[in-house]
Amino acid sequence: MAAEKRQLTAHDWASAALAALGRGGAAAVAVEPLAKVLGATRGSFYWHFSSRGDLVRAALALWERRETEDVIAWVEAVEGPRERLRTLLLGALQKTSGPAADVELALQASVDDADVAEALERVTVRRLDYLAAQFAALGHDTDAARERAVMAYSAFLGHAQLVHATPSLAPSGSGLAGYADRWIALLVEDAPVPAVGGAR
Amino acid sequence: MAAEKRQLTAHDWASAALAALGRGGAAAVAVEPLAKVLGATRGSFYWHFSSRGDLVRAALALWERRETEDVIAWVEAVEGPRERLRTLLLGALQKTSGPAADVELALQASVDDADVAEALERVTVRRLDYLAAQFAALGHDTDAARERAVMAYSAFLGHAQLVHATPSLAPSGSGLAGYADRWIALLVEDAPVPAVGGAR
DNA sequence: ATGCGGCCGTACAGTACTGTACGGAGAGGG
DNA sequence: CCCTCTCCGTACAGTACTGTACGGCCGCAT
Repeated sequence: MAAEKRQLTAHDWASAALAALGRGGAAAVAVEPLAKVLGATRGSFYWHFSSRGDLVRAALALWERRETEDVIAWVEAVEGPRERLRTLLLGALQKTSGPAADVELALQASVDDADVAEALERVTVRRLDYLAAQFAALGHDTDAARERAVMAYSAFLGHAQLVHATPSLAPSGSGLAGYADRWIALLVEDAPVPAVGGAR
Repeated sequence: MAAEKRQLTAHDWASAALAALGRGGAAAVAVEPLAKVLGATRGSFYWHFSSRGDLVRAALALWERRETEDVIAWVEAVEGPRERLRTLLLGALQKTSGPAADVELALQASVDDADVAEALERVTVRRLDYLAAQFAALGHDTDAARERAVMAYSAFLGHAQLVHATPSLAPSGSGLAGYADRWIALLVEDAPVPAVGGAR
């Protein structure tokens, strides 16, 4: 990671900003520390960007792009809605330790920033839509499928929080696969109560 | 909210700090802005506390105390594990809009602070233990009960996140009660024969 | 009343940032 | 060979904090 004496591009700054975001949250996306990391000074930064806000937006765009690409590449390979859900949830739960989850949680925590809120909403909508489509393919009607999607996504978010904030209390390691399987079983099995909008 | 010309106590500062924490996260717990809110100067603050860290610890202690008192008062009134779980989850989901949830999420986001991490872990342990006891009373064995507890708590955390970060995508309003009921149904489903004598 | 101690305001130093102005190196074209 | 345009370092100003030093007010006990 030795900083080359090479010239820096806007992408270099944005990438470093995203990494910093994962490490220390949105507040850590500060120009001066990043300059130190990159072996440069703020003089370089203010050439490529007009302000700190610009950098944050660039990092966000980078994340959003990377995020969608990864998920597409991820799920494309799996067939059948149930297997897709299993792969998705297991993968998501496993990734709750990695740097991707750090960024994810940092963004959740920085949602008071308008740019972060927008990016987060776009991504969340896409994810929920995709999840809902899988549940619909399993035979749930539209409302029920959407509800299951929200439940599954809440489970993911909550698990990520738990792993991050109180890791000693969260399932991990070898038990994770079984844990994910039982989540899927809960969410896919038909509930004993009428679905949303059903007869009361 | 007009600041009285009255003298300030350490509790006044801690309380204001907790409120600020809910509004703007841990970074917002800053002495100078709080002094402005309280109609005083930092001279007062540094009489009652030795540093900003002291203030954070005091606010944390206040939260932890308030949190446990509230939950106890809350659940004491309900009988039967299934009804307790229902009350707990429904109440928790409903409170995800209020100021209590803001503090909760702010703490989750500030877990890199050692003091926050400790307080959060203590509270989470207590909550999970209590939840697990309810599931055990429904007939699950110890491991299964603990797993269900973690699942329920993840659902709560995830829902809180969703409501806070992307409120337009989270269940709310009149549909919430049914949503909570279906969560309970999912989590309690396939419970073994209910135990009669309560959990060991 | 007087003096003492709890409480607070003011003033100063120090830190960590964001922006801006400007100057200078260095590669590539004329 | 020199000139220009890109890229970056340096230096300065401004902001928002945390701590510290100290002086003064005000009520209460003597």
